[in-house]
Amino acid sequence: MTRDQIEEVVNAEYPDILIKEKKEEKHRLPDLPNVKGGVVMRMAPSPSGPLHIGHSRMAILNDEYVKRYGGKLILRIEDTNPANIDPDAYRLIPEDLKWLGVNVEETVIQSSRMEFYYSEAKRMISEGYMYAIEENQQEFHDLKLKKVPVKERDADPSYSLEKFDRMISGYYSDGQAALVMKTEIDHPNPSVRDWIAFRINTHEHPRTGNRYVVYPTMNFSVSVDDHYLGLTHVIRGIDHLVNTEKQKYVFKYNKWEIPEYFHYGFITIPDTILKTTVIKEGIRSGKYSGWDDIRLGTLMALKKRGYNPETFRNYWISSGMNKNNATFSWDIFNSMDREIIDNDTERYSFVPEPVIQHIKNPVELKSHAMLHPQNPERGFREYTLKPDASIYFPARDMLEIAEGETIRLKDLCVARKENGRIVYSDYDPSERVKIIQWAPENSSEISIFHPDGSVDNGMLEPLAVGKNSVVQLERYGYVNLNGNKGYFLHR
RNA sequence: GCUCCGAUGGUGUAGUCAGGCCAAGCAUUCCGGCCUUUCGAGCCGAUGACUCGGGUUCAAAUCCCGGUCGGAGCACCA
Repeated sequence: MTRDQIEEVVNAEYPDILIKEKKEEKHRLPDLPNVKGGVVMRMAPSPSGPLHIGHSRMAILNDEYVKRYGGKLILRIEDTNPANIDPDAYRLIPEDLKWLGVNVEETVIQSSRMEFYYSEAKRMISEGYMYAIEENQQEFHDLKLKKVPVKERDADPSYSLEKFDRMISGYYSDGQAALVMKTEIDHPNPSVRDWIAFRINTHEHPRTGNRYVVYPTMNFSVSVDDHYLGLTHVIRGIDHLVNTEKQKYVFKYNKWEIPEYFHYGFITIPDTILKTTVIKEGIRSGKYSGWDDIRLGTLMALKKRGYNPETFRNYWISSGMNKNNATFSWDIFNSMDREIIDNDTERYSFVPEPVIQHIKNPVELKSHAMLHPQNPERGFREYTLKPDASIYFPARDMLEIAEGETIRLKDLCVARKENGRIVYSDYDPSERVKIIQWAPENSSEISIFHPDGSVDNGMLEPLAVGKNSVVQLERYGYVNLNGNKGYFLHR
């Protein structure tokens, strides 16, 4: 018997067993291993600017697990490179996280912990795990490539201790000295070999000014912080894969328990401006109005356009934590957003590129449109048009309607194109005809700004004027209204 | 070049660790239809995928070996 034949028999004789229950498709993150009680997790952005959509993945993933298992989520601002800090970021990052619904229980700023890093370093120097160098950078780098240790590697800890004190005192200028973490000089990956743990940076720090000139590199500060803050699980991008390997040396030397690490793949976010340097330059030159310019991919901009923060959560949960590189899908993201907002979004009429039309109605007309088609109880939008009224009609649709074609003015009446004009008709079409939105004569001008930089000017129906919320402009898309402006969300 | 990581329809993801219920699920996009006043929502339908080659096995998306392709790292950035 072939499969088809079998199926036929089963269908006829035992129809019940063929009914497969539909698999409940639920986006769920995989369970974490080694959870004892709760989890302690962190997100660690550098304060170079506010968060963008890419950062939201790290925030959501960590937050989700803390919500699942209990425990706490730490925000650690990694500002150990004074040259790459935007002072506003200290304020903006927590605001972004709050908007996302990410529950930060504790905030740690690394530049406040410099003395702690110094004392940890001194301890590890005296234990023989770190050493100070004075070589120039190129030479140190070249020797490592050749798997040749520098002479200071085996110097007595007291020598390195003294050098480190001298570094802290401000004796050296940028690049003249460093403190190195001893790993394996013949490690197959050259970057893992004896990595730099502290370097000189005389750039003024927005928070601590010129108080410090010796800063830990992230691999050092992250290691000791992850331990002392009690991290149990760490989730971050695959760009940190090698860093994780480097950081494990610190854990091993100190006999600290190593957290569970997870790395998620790279996401390419198409058609989106995310680079802090590009944005900053654009703001400076006046090209962008600010961090929340809707042409940008910052969370502030996405908020301004009217996205629901839950959408970010749903999207990143469905993306999971795997290591493959992927392309961000605005289609899927927007679809998820629609799913959330559609039910609460009122419908209104907007006419882009409006052309005024005398529709020559012989009798008074009353429009009767619902605020929401699935929820009639929310009420109606009604307008009364006197005989021989004028309305606004979209120029673009005008072009697509053939001479003599019958259409319907949405929730108003039937009309027909005659001599290139839209006029009232009392014909009742039984077939489907085009349904076009319109706006009454007393509508208001509005400009709708799109993320691609384009602007649609048109007329907004009177009942929508003054709304400050996301609405659906019928046949146009979801728009966040704001005074006589609107920000386009998505279709 | 070296080190590491990855590969399921156009896109995203489930399944891979513990091979059989996978003749591969879900979402999205595109296309067609219905709902006879949205291009939104909803409903129905259609197209579309296990990177390639070997091997193990009664049985491979799943395990092993090799190739190909893609990515990341190779910083005194994070």
